[in-house]
This record gives sequence, C-alpha cells and structure tokens, in this order.
Amino acid sequence: MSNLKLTDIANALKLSPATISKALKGYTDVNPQTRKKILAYTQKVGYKPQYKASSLRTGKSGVIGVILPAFNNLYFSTVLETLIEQASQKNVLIIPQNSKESIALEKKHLETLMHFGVDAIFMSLTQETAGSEHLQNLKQSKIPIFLFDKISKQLKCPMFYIDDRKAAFNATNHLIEQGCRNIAHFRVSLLAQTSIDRFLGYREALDAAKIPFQKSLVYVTSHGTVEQGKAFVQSLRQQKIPFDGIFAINDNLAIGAIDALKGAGIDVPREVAVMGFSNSVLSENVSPSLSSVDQGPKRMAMAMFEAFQNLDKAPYNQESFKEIIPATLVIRESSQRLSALKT
Amino acid sequence: MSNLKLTDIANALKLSPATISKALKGYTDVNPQTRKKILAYTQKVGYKPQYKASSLRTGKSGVIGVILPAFNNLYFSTVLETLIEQASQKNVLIIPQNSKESIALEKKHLETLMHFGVDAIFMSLTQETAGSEHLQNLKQSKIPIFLFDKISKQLKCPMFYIDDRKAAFNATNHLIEQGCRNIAHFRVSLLAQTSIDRFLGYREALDAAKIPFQKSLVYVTSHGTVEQGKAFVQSLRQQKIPFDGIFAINDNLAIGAIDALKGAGIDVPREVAVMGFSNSVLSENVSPSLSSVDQGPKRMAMAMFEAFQNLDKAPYNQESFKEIIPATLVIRESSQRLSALKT
DNA sequence: AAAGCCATCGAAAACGTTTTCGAAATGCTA
DNA sequence: TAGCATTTCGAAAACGTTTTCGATGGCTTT
Repeated sequence: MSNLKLTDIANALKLSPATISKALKGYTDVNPQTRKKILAYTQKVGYKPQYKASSLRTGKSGVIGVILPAFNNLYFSTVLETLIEQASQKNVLIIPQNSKESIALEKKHLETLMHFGVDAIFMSLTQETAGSEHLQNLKQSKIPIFLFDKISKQLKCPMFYIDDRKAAFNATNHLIEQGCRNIAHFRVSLLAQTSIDRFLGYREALDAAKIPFQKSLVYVTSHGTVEQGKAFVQSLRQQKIPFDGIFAINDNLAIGAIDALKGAGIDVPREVAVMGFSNSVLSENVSPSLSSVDQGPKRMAMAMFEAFQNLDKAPYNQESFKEIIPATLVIRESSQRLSALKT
Repeated sequence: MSNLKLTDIANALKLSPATISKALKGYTDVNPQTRKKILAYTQKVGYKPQYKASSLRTGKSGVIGVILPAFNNLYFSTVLETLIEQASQKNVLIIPQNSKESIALEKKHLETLMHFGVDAIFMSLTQETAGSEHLQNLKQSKIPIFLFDKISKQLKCPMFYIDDRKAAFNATNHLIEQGCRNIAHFRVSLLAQTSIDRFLGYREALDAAKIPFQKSLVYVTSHGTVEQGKAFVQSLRQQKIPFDGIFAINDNLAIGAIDALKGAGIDVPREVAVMGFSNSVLSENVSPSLSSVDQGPKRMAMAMFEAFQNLDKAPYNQESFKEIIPATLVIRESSQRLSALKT
C-alpha cells in the first residue's frame, strides 16, 4: 500500500505522471472527468506522493524543527505536545531537539535542522545565549526562525513571549494584597531575559505599593533548583532577616523554600506566603499546594503554529513580528494568607 | 553557510560533483591528496549534503518516527527525551506523534510516517489496539517497526518490554512482606497486555504466599484516573470489605487511593500499604511519598536505538527479536508498613 | 473556410545527491 | 615495446516528484 510511484498510477490509468500530479494538486488544466477518475483510483490504492521526492522539487519539507533548552519541564513539554498535535492536524511534522542549556548543542541542532531543510525552526534559547554570535547568522538563512519564551530582544525575528514583567508584577502584588511587606525574591542568572523581567516586575510592584526595596531580600542562583530554594531560606533565617513572603522565579525554588520553612516549623502561608512561577505539575501536588503563574504553553504553541501557517500574510510577514501570550495567576494554598489567618 | 550545493564545491575546486561526493563518503577511488583538499574546503565553507536530495537517492532518511499513546506521562516523555538525545548524537532525527489512545490516530500517524519515509518506527500501542487489523499490514512494508512497552504479542516484529508479570509479582510480594494479607488490586482494561500481565503477577505472588485470591478485591476501570482510585477505595469501604494493602496498576489510581484513605482518616502505610506502578513524577511528591515500580524508560530508549543501529546484525536481524527491560521497585513511604509500625 | 482560442494533455527539465561504469593516465610485467 | 593492471577521475543515470511549456485537437468567430 505504500511503495507506489507516480508512474505506477500513470501506467495503470494510461495517463502521464504529469497529469496525475496535476490532478492531485488541484491544477485547472485537467479534465474534471479524468480528475475524478484519478482521485478515485489514488484513493483506492492509497497513493500519496513521497515526501522525499516532492520536497526536493518544491523546496518545502512539511517539517518544523523545535529546539528546547529542557524537556523535563511541564511548560516546554506542553508546548511541544501542543505543537505536535496542531501540526499533525495539518499534516506537518515536528522534529524536536534538546539543547540542554548548552550553547554548543544549540548551535549544532540549528545547523542540523537547517541542513535537513525544515520549513521553520521554533526555538527557546538557553540561559546564556542572549546575544551570542551564532544567532546573528540566522538572518542570512532563508528559513524562518521563531523565538519563544526564552528570547533575545536583540535579534530580529518573530518572537512569542509572555509579559514576564507584568506577570511578576501581578504575582508580587498578590502577595502584597495578602498582607506581605517583606517579600524575598529568588531569581536566577542575571543574563536571562526572563529573570531580568521578572525581577523588574517584582520591583515595580513594591514601588507601586510604596514598599522600600531591600537588596538583602534578593537571592541569585545559577540553576534554580529545589536545593537552592532551601538554602536561600536557611540563609535568610541565619542572617535573621525578617520576611513574610517569597516570590520565586520558578517552582523548584519555591518548593525548596516551602520545604525548608516546613522543616523549621514555619507555617505556610500564615507566617510566610509563597508564590512560584511556571505552574509545573508539582505545584498542585505539594503540600501546601503552590500558587504559581501559568505561562499558557498551549496558547504559545498555537500562536506560533498559526503564525507559521500565515507567514506570508500580515501581520506575520513583518520584519520582526511580536506576540505577547497572556500569563495568569493560579492561586493555590501557599499564598492564601488572608483566608489562612481567618481560620 | 547553508545553501551550498555539490556543484558549487565542484566548480570552486575544478573537480566533478562525483569526486566530491565520493571523497566525503569515504570511497577508495579518490586520491588521498585531492581528498584532503576537498575535506579541507568543505570544512571551511561548512558544506554538508542536503538531506532531501541524498535521502531521495539513497532511500535512507536518517529519521525515526515515534508513536506514543500519551505524552503527559513521565514514562513516555522520558523514553522520548532519551531517544532524542541518543539519536541526536548519531545525527539521527526523531519525529514524535501522539496517538492519544485512539486507534484511528495511530493508523493515520503510521501512514504519515511511512509516506514520509522514516527509517524506522518505534511505537507503543493504544490500550485497545491489541491485535487490530491495521497492524497486520505492517509486515508487508519494508520499514522496520519496533513495538515497546504497550506491545501485542500476536505481532511479528522486534519488541521491547518490561516483564510486567515479574514486576507485579515483586510489587505484590513486597506488600506481603510488609505484612499485608488482604491486598486489593486496581487495574484497567481487560484487553491491554500490561494490565493482564500485572494482574497475573499479582495472583502469582498471592499463590506463592498461599494467600487465597479474593475476586471482590479486584477493581477494573477504563482509564485509570485519580478519581477512579478514590472511588474504588470508597466502594471497598462501603461494602465493608477488609483490606490492608493496595497494588494499583498505575500511580494515578494509587494516588487517588491514598487521597481517599487520608480523607477517611486511615493511616497510610500503617493501616493500608499502597504500591503504584510507573514511578511517575508525582510519586515522590505526594504525601506520603508513593512506592512504585520504575519501568526503566532510559534503558528502554537506549535498547531500541541500539537495535536500530544494528538492524542488520545478529541478534537484531532475527524475525522477531525480543528484549526484556528490567523493572525495579522504588520503595518510598506509602508501603513501608513495618518501619511505620515500629515507630 | 481561415484564423484564433481554449481545453486538455504530455515531454522534459529540474531539484541535489549517489553510484555505476567507463575513460584516461600511469605503472608494471614480459 | 606491447600488453595489462591499477589508480584516479568524470559522465551520466537514477531516485520520484513538480512545473513549465509546447503540442494537439476541437471549438468559436468573422
């Protein structure tokens, strides 16, 4: 049912390969009668043009490459899953690659995908990439590259990202509304754009509430692990710095923090309210369940695929199209200080 | 740096495309001197043959298709991640598809991947597939298909799976060793091979310990969700059927069970010990942490890729090669009844 | 009836690579 | 020196499709 060639159908129907191909691709210069005959026959024997040959001729492969900095992460895996589903519905295939936060791997995957001849590359940068040189060459290539989530605003290509600053503002503001006044901030690499923006949102929320910014409440880490979340809480306590809220840049840091607080007999959220970021699987399963920020991975994937399909039309055909995907607060137990105080 | 063609290099070096290609592919009929020159030049300009063209000519695409019944599942996503990593190291690409437990989708993806011309398909069947007809046609196709995890023993193709029966035996036996005598079993579809095998392992362990099998302790569900895990516990309690252990076929059922037990004020593991299956992310984060069975997704992926690379050699070239991936118990809090009793 | 037009089809080139096969040149043997 | 083997290279076909362009025939128009 599979290895059929155009010439096989042509022979069987006493027609030329050219006519068969045209009938299948909707050309107008083929008699409706014969088209119907061709369609019927190809349906019956289950013929479909072979990707390899047609993509060589047309230059289009029907494949999108996706480069992610991590896979074991609900956000990215949901983006990927949604992308695969969306693409599959339009008979487009996805080739995922994992840069594992390594610039070298990112570069290698980029080259591999280009040589493969994908129709587009969707990619989220590594922490350190930022304005790295290997991305400068991208523009000369003809294949469109979409950046998402971990982006670099220095580049000129379509970008899709959440408004980290606003989301962080809302998250911090939620803690303030819950009565927190000494809100610690756990963040990562000073280079990563998301880290920067979330920090700025944190500061804006403090300013808006006229709460003075305290440098001693901000902790910077390299990787943002659960262990570091614990360590930061311990450090705060050792230094006897008072705090009644924590806004962490990711859920791991927040979960580590909760763990350390519980271990020290400090009640969450009554004594310290905690907000994470990313809304990972864990957040609803830890105890107390973790309030977090949902980054809308499905919407992200759908927005990108939509743009891919309409690359030639406005507004997507603009030099550097930008789309902001909304983020939403997911309030669970760890930040509900007011209702905890009432009970 | 990308759109270079063979003829471009040929012109630049005053050689023929044929010679360039042969130099790159290690043919012996090219002068060592000129080969060195060619290698140096192609290195410099970063030339690599274009997949589309070379795969059309050679018939090999350097791509493996992977069909999974689910993505939001640590086991499958770890298999996929490992597969992508392994393949990437050998410059092989992976195209994943999600059958979402639907036979129709499974069939569609199969056809798409075949028409694409992948070099192999790794697939894990849907619950209902079993001996479905669309798989019978697979053998006529020349492209190798590997079944893994959710397999069908009625088919003749390379298969990779864990010894579910033995793993279930060990899991049940662990509960017995912890002093359980009335062990409930929560399982899914009567068709799925894994569900059957795990049930058999459960029974064998009972037999080996001379514990009579009680039909009333076995619950069958369609999908194995957290909710159904809760419902089963409630049903057991309503019927006043005594039980001191639960062996669930997956972690969701087990987590639901724990939740219902906690809600009813029943201590886990002291009054009821619980074992799950799959070692999902949640298992170490629920409270009490869930004992489970690790199915070795990494080993699974590596075994399959290894087989793919050595398809022509023994033992992989045998009509129907089979490989059993070891599963290991991961003992956490939910089943540690003995130590819980001591304290 | 001649001229032009439209509808329908096929010949053939093209996409970029791989690989067979033969050609040319060189070295070797007798 | 003739004959033969070996080394090194290139011409050309092939993979299966798409698409341009021209050919054919029938039809309309004046």
